[in-house]
Amino acid sequence: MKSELAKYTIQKIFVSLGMESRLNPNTRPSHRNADLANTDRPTPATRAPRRSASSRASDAVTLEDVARLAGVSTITVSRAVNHPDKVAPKTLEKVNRAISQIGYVPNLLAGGLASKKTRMIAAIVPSIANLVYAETIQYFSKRLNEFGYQVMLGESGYPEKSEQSLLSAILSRRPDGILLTGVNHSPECRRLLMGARIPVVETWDLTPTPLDLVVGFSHERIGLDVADFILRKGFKRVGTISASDRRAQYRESMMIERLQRHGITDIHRAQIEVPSDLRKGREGLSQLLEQGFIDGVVFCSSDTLAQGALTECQARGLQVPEQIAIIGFGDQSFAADTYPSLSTVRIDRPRMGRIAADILLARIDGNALEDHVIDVGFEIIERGTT
Amino acid sequence: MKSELAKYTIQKIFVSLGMESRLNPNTRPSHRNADLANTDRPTPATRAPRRSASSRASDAVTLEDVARLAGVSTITVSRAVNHPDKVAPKTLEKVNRAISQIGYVPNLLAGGLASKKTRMIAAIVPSIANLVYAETIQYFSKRLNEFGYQVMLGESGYPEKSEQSLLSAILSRRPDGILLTGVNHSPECRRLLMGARIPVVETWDLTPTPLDLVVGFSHERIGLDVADFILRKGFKRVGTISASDRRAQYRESMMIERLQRHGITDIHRAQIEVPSDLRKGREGLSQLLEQGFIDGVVFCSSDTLAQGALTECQARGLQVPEQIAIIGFGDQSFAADTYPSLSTVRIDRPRMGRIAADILLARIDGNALEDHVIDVGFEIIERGTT
DNA sequence: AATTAAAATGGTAGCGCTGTCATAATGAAT
DNA sequence: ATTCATTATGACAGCGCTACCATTTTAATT
Repeated sequence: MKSELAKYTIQKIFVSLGMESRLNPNTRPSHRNADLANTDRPTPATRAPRRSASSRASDAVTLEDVARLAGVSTITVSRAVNHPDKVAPKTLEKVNRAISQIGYVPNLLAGGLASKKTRMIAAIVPSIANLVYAETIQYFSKRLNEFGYQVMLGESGYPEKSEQSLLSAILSRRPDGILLTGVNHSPECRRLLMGARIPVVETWDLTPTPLDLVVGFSHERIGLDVADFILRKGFKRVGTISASDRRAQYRESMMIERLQRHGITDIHRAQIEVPSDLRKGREGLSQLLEQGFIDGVVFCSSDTLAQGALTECQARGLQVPEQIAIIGFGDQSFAADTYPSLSTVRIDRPRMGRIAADILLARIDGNALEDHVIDVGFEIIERGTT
Repeated sequence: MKSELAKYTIQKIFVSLGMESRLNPNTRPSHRNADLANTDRPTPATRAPRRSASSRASDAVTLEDVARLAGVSTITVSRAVNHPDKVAPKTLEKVNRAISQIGYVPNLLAGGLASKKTRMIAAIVPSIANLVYAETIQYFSKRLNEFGYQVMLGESGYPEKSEQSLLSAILSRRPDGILLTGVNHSPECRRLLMGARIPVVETWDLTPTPLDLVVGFSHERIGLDVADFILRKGFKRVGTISASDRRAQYRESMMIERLQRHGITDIHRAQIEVPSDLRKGREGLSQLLEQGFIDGVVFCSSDTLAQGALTECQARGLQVPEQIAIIGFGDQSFAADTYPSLSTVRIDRPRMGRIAADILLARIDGNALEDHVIDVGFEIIERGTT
C-alpha cells in the first residue's frame, strides 16, 4: 500500500472578504482589461499573453497563474504539487516559491474531475453523536489522512430511512471509496453502490456476502458468549435493556435463545428507543424492576445504558453487583472508571477503523486482498459490576 | 433565506464492482468503437453521433447520456435536475424517466467546477469524539441539509497545531462556507480564510472582531457568573478541574479572579490533559483532595469531568453535595440524570448550530445581516450536586 | 565523440457540468 | 391574424485541472 502523500504549501494572499464579484463577460471573447474583482491581490510578475484571448473573469489563483510566475508550464506545476519526485529539484523549488508567493490553493474539484480521483472517502454512520461510531471514524480518518485522503462523514440517522438519499448525495461527490455501518441496505442502496464502482467496506457487523469488503464482528456470537458467561457465573434471573437497534436486538435475541435452551426462563426485557442515553438506562432498569425483576444480571445494549442502569441502582440503594449485576457493550472509555467498574463486551474500535481504512486503500490501489471478510472479534471484560 | 433544495432521483444500474478499466486512447481523436469498459450497462436506446468524434472511454453515466435518452439537450437535463421549475412539466417527466432508467448520478465535482458553487459547507471542530461538538455539528448539519447543503467535517485535534494544513486541505475542495470552533487562529489560517473569499462563522466563543461572523458565548461571563453563584451559595473553599483547553482555562481564570477579589483565597486547582474523560475527572478530584481540599465546591471544565469527580466522591464515600459540591459545564444530555443530578452551565448547542447555519446561508445568499456577532448566552442550571 | 537510455518538461484534449446568450415555441393581448 | 411578452429549449465556451503522448534535456555508456 503506497499512496503518495498529497501536500500543499499554501500561503500569502490577503484580500477582503466578500462574495459577489464576477464580471459580466461579453459574449465574444476578446479584449478586456479592467478587473473589478481583483482589489489587492498582487499581480503576477510575468504576464504572458493567454493562448485563447480572454475568459470569464475569475478571482481565483489558478495553476496557470503559478506557472506563469514560475516560468514553467501548467502541467509542471501540477506535477510539482502532486508528484514532486517527478520534477527536478530546481524546478520544484521555483514552483513552490511561486505557489507561496501568490497563495495558490489547488482546486480539487477540477483535479478530481480530470483525474477521476478525489482522494476522498465517504463514511456513513447512524449518528455522530454516538461515541462508539465517532471513535471508529476517528481512527479510520486518521489512517486515511496519513495517505492523503480525507473523510466525508454522512449521518444516516437511526431510522435509516434516508440512507438512500444520503447515499446519492454522497456519491454525487464521487468519493474514491465508502464506509458503511452495518450490512443491511435497501435494494436501492445496493444498486447505487454497485453503480458507483468504488470500493465499499461495511463495518460493525459481519456477513459472508459483503457488497465488497466487510470488517466487523459477530453479534450472534456476542449474544451466545454473553449467555455462556451468565450461565457460568450462575445467575438465575436475567434482564435486558436494549435499544431499538437491529444489531442490539440481534445480540439480545441470540443471548435469550441460548439462555432458554439452558433452562433460564426468568427473563425480563426492557426496550428503549435510540438514541441511548443515561436516562434511558435508568428508565430501563426501572421498567425491569416494575416487571418483578428483583435480582440477577442485566445485559445492556450499550455502555451508556449500562451506566444508566448502574446509576439507577445507586439512586435506589440496590447493591451492585450483589443484588443487581450489569453487563454493558462497547467498552467505551468510561466503562473502566465507573463505580463499580463496568463489565462489558470490548470491541476493538481503533483496530476496526484502521483495518477498514487499510483494506479500502489496498482496494483503491488495486492490490489483491487475501480476504474480503475480516472478523475483528470481541472480548468479554469482567469488571466490578458482575 | 431561500435556497432551492437540490433533489435527485437516482436509480437502476447494476454493474459489477471493479476499478481499472480505462481504455488507452490513441492520440488523434477519431474513430473508435470497441469499449471494453462497458460490460453490462444497458446501452441507451438512442445513439446520436457525437459532435466531436470520440473521447476518452469512460464508464460513467453522464448528463449527455440522459439527454440523448430523453431526446433533449444536456442543458435541459441540467435544469431538470437543478431548477425543475424552469422546465416544462412534460419535459421534466421525460428527463426524470430517463434519469432513473439509466441510473444517472450527477457529478457535483463537475457541477461545482462550472458553477463555482459546491453546496458544501466545511466545519472544523477540535474533536468529533467529544459530544458537545458533535451535537452542535449535528444541528448545524441538519439545518444545512434542509437547504441542500452538505457538511464536510474536519477534525483539528486539540493541539490545533495542524489547523492550517487541515484548512488548506479543506479549502482545496472549495466549500461555499466554513464553520470554525473558537476564535483564535494562526495568521496563516486567517490568510487562507480571507483568501478563500467565502463566508466564515466562528463558534463557541465571542469576539468583537470576527473574521466574518461569530456565534457563541462569553467564557469570561461564564467564569464571572459561576463565581457569583459560588459566592451567593456561600462556599468557602473552591476547587477546579480544568482541561488544558484555552477556553476552559479562560473560564477558570476569570472565575478565580473574581473569587479572590471577593475574599476567597482557598482555591485548589487540578489540571488535566484533553481529551477529558471520566477517569480524568476522578483523577482531578483525587488531586484536589491530596492538595488538602477537604470540602467545598468544584468547578469542572466539562460535564464529563464533573461526572468523574462525582464518581470519585461516591467511590470514596464523600457526600455530594453536603461535603463536596460539583458544577459541570455544557449541560450534556446525561447531566440531568446522574445521581445526584449535576449542576452545570447550559449552552444551547442546538440553537448555536442552527444560528450558525442560518447566518452562513444568509451570507451565501448575499442577504444583509443585522449583526455579525451573535451571543447565544448560557444559563447556570442548579441541580442536585450543589 | 557518438549512441542510447532515462529524466524532465511541454502541448493538447478533454473530465462533466453550468453560465450566457440566442433562438424557438407558446400564450396573451390587440 | 398580428404583435409582443413569456416561457422553454438549445449551442457553445469554458471552470481548473490531469492523462497522454511528444519532445527536449541530461546522464550514462561505449
